[in-house]
Amino acid sequence: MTDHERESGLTRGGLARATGCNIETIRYYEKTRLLPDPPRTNAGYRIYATAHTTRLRFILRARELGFSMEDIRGLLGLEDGAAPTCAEVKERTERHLADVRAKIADLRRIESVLAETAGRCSGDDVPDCPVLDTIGSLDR
Amino acid sequence: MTDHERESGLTRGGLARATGCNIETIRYYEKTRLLPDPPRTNAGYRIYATAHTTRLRFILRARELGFSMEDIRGLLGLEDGAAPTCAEVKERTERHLADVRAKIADLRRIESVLAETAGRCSGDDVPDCPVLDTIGSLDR
DNA sequence: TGTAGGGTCTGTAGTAACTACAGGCTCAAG
DNA sequence: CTTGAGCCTGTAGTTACTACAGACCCTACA
Repeated sequence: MTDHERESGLTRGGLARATGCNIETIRYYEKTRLLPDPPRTNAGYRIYATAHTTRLRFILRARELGFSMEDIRGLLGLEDGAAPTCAEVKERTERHLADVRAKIADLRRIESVLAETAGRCSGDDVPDCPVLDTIGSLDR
Repeated sequence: MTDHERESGLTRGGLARATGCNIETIRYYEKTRLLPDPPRTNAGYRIYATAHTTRLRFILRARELGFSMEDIRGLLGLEDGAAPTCAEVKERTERHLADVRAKIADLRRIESVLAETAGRCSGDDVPDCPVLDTIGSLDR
């Protein structure tokens, strides 16, 4: 740990290590206003306090849960400046949940087509193939 | 239908309409070698034959099934020049199937977290919110 | 005190898979 | 002969990052 990390917080690399976030992503989130501009040392190095770490972890976790950047912005209250109410968060979450469920349904359809056709493959060294036939056929 | 469409095939717009593909995407697929260069009229207009239509439909359908462009390239035999064997297609399909299943599992985990936390939301006009708490908490 | 090595700074470019112009031809119909 | 649609090219924008290049800074060690 360096001097100014001990005194006042983490450098960008330190924050990256602490959160598992890519170091460049931190700068990207700052540019897109997801993370507030941190204070700087005289030399221009960013110094991150605990609040930054908390915020970044929140963002990363929301991302893991598949929230879009726009959603995350909303959850953080970056859209209208005020912290969102529970009702607003709930609505956003339920919309996202519906998307997730639709995606699951899509993937399940895809899964069954793939599993069925791959199951019919001979696995032989021939050009004739049920998968290619299925993809090539027009009927859904 | 225009003269040269009647004679020899479809224009780019015609192919787009026939397949439901975005017109610009067709040019993109040509640039990335997924579609072969079509012949041209004297004025430089592309003319697509039935084979192009079949090929494009194949690509679009494979895309619907979630195959990556690289996979599609493989399925079309664009990687080594030769048409793939059934065994090669099967292998590619099963790898893709595994990806799809992993994705489904991910989304299901996400779904249950979202459903559970949204279910605990009061839906009130307050800042205190189970969703935000869950995202903010460090435990998985 | 000098220097080697890491870390950090900025701006910019690249990624996948498209999508959307701008500015200029060409074609068919009236 | 004009009008409007369609086509041509090249280029830029999209999302959410990721990866440089070249310059600066900081610490440790000899």
